[in-house]
Amino acid sequence: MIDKSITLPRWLERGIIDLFPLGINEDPEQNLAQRIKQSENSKKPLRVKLGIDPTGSEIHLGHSILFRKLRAFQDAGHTAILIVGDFTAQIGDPTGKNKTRVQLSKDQVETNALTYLEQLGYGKPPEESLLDFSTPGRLEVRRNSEWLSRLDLTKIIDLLSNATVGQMLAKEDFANRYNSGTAISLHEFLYPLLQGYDSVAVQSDIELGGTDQKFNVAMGRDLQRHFGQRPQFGLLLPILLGLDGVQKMSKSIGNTVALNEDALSMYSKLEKVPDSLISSYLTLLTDLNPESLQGSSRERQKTMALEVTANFHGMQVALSAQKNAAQLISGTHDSSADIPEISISEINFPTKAFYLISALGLCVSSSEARRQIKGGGVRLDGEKILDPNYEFSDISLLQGKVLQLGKKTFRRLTF
RNA sequence: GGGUCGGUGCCCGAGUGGUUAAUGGGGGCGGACUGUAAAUCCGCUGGCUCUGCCUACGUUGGUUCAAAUCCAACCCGGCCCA
Repeated sequence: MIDKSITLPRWLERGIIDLFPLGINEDPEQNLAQRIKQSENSKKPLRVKLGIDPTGSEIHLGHSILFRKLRAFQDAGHTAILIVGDFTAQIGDPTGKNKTRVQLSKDQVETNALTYLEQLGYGKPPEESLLDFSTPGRLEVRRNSEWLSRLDLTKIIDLLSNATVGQMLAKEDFANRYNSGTAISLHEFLYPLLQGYDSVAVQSDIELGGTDQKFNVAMGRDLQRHFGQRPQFGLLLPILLGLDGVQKMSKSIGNTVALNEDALSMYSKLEKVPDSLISSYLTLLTDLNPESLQGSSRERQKTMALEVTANFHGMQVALSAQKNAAQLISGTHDSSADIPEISISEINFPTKAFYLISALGLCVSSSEARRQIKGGGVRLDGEKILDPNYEFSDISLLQGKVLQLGKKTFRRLTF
């Protein structure tokens, strides 16, 4: 945690885990609070950089904590510089990886970039979106291919001369891989330098990142100084743990909540998160004060789930998701409950139970469906189905009923 | 480029000619319990409308009645040397 003697505004301080430089005197080059004051006095907004590499197609809550902070800067009148790492995505950030990343194609990267912007709220009014896309002067979206694709070898060598092999190998991810004898390709050393060069290209005053970005953000400072610029501040936020409460939230681990998920599944996932996560989720994903929140763990958990869901769907929808989730769990759902519907019109009758489940996409394979049934994880209107080969002779036997898989997947079968 | 060791299912890791979807652990999923948490216990964990049939041990070919296991070439990685 950062020193409380540095008096940052509350909106800025919340959730921050590291800030550098952490000047103790009044020098605005070293002291962020002073720098912000200076910016306000001169009416010159700060340029706050956040980079995302469009390597996937969905944004989840783990990413959102950085965007929430970036938005806070926007709301305070500063300029968010969103860097779409369309060039760096093709190299792959080695951070946190224990192996070389797969390099992505240009087309794939561009498609991903567009879906990212959409999920961040492009085209929506500020009050319904994660970032403010519409207030003039609050956002610049830049693609780093703009400058990185034009670097020539002379410039690249100049960049490379700013870092040493020792520094690179001291970086945790590289150190781990090096020590465990896993391959490190040379081009991966370029990544931190390119991310740093982004800061030079956009002349950023502050860079946001997760704690794992410290090396890369610091590299930005070095390069800015090298190119005669005022070095940026580094503002680091924690890495959000995923739903399992152990590993960081990540699509490839499968412990995420995506921003574009429907309210019911978002709420349901969040309300069953391990207790150990509740406080950090409250701090990082809501505006509530975790300490002042009364009630049992279970109640805090529900409040957290409700608040986070409301951030993306509005309070009305979130409340109804909460109600529906409660009904589903207790098995008292009535016909009015808002259960996601799924059509069985494509199924040919008669049909066996296992086939129904896999054909509807509730299990990844028919073998998986058989296993789930044998394991007692499948119910139809609350009745366990135990025979994978149980045969439904006609669609009328299923229509309108609720098919349940495990504790959290419910589907109302419709024609 | 040379020497050497290695590449097994989501991950780690046994297996070195023949009861084989391949020991064990982790993870994951399901069940019981519970607060849809944690802890604990139990089951499952390649695919297929499945009493059977496919596909799998880096790739491709070969030897054999039979190969993850033997041979050859190739690809990829570690270490040492240049």
